[in-house]
Amino acid sequence: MKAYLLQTLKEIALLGGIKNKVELSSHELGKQLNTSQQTASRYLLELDKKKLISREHGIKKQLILITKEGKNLLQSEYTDFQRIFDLSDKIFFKGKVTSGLGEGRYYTEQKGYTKQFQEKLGFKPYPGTLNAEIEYVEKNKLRLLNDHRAIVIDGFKTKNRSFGNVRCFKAEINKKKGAIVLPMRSHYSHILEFIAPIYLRGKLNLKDGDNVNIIINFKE
Amino acid sequence: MKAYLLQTLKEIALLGGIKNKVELSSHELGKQLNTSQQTASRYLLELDKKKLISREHGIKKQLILITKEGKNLLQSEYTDFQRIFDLSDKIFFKGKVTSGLGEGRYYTEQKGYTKQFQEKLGFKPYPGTLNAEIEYVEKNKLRLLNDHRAIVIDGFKTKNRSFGNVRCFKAEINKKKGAIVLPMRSHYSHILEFIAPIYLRGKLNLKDGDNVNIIINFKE
DNA sequence: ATTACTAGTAAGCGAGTAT
DNA sequence: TATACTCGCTTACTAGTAA
Repeated sequence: MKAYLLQTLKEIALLGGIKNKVELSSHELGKQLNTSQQTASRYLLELDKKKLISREHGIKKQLILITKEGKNLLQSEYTDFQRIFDLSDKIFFKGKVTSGLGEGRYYTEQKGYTKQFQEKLGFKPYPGTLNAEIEYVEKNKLRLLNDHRAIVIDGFKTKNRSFGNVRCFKAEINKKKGAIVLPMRSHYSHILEFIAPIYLRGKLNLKDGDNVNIIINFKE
Repeated sequence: MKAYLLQTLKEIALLGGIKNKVELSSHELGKQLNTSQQTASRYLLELDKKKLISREHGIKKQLILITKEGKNLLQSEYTDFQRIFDLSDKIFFKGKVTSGLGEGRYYTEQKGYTKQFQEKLGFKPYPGTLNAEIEYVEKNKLRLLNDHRAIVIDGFKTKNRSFGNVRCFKAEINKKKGAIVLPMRSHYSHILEFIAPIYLRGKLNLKDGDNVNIIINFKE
């Protein structure tokens, strides 16, 4: 969507164009947008063509109403701003299911971990992790995790080797509850490891390459 | 503000750029915005020049942080969307103080009205109305009043003449509480009449032509 | 890898104006 | 009064490429 069309649509919405027909000449709209009558007229034509507004031409001016699609577009823009300012107790990721090295299973079956998962997260993880590769740019969002208190799973030692501390954040993957697991000290990876009480690949019918939505939730 | 710069700024904010430095190449940004690396680079230059972001150039990529001004810009955009969707129990107007015909005083001193103002609005209006001329386009917002229940002041008759019903909405003018008064059946005018328990022109130091902010509040 | 310059092309703009 | 077309001008875009 062209940025200036969105801006125009927002301006109409501010005048009440979602609920009511707005009486607005192209000249007036131009004034609101700091542009000319001709440009405003063109914007209206474009919005109309894209079915984001509907118009009735009165004798003078025109009656403009924002369509369902137009409203949806504004709503999704609004959601973006909510994510920026209000929903900072949540972080959203898009990812693609990927197969790890199969190590997840080994770790999640260690009693030293599972006991703590049960205590601190409230569920016994299904063996193995579901790995999701997030887009490279979205790695930036991981830095936001530093502002929030993680659920810390303590490391432990067995006869053979030692296991390090692990940080968890409660999260959802395609609406199914679970948690993100991150090694304690290490740089952020572009692979997120997800644990859950259920077999996610089965329940969500996922295979490698499928898109998933992950929401990390700090409030719960 | 150019619409595409705002869009770019929002994208950076979604990656956490308000709180953290975001590691973002112009190529990646271009991908996010569905445009080329060159255009994204230019956007970043423009945002930098306008001091909406600050940048550090690493060896690769760059670290981008949204400045205070950048955040303010996004915040005011967010406010617009809140007004569209969430604060639909409020309507905002900009207006200019104007002198009416002096009739306001005559009406507000009628006992048939004042008694009801006291009962239904909770205050005895200072004699006279403060009139504000709203911009022509903002008249559209008045149509939103139809969706809300007005406080109705009943008309009455005296020996000499009869007075019609009046609709009121609780409102604020430059943060001072009062109410907007509208004749019951008539087309919307571009003049809003405001009553309050205090002498507004005095208390707010207003004279003709001064800008005022009026907020009609349906919830209170 | 990057960023960002140059230059040629495409899109956007608004004065003038027809309707 | 309106809307919206044409057309010359400006801004914005991206391929190529230097650093």
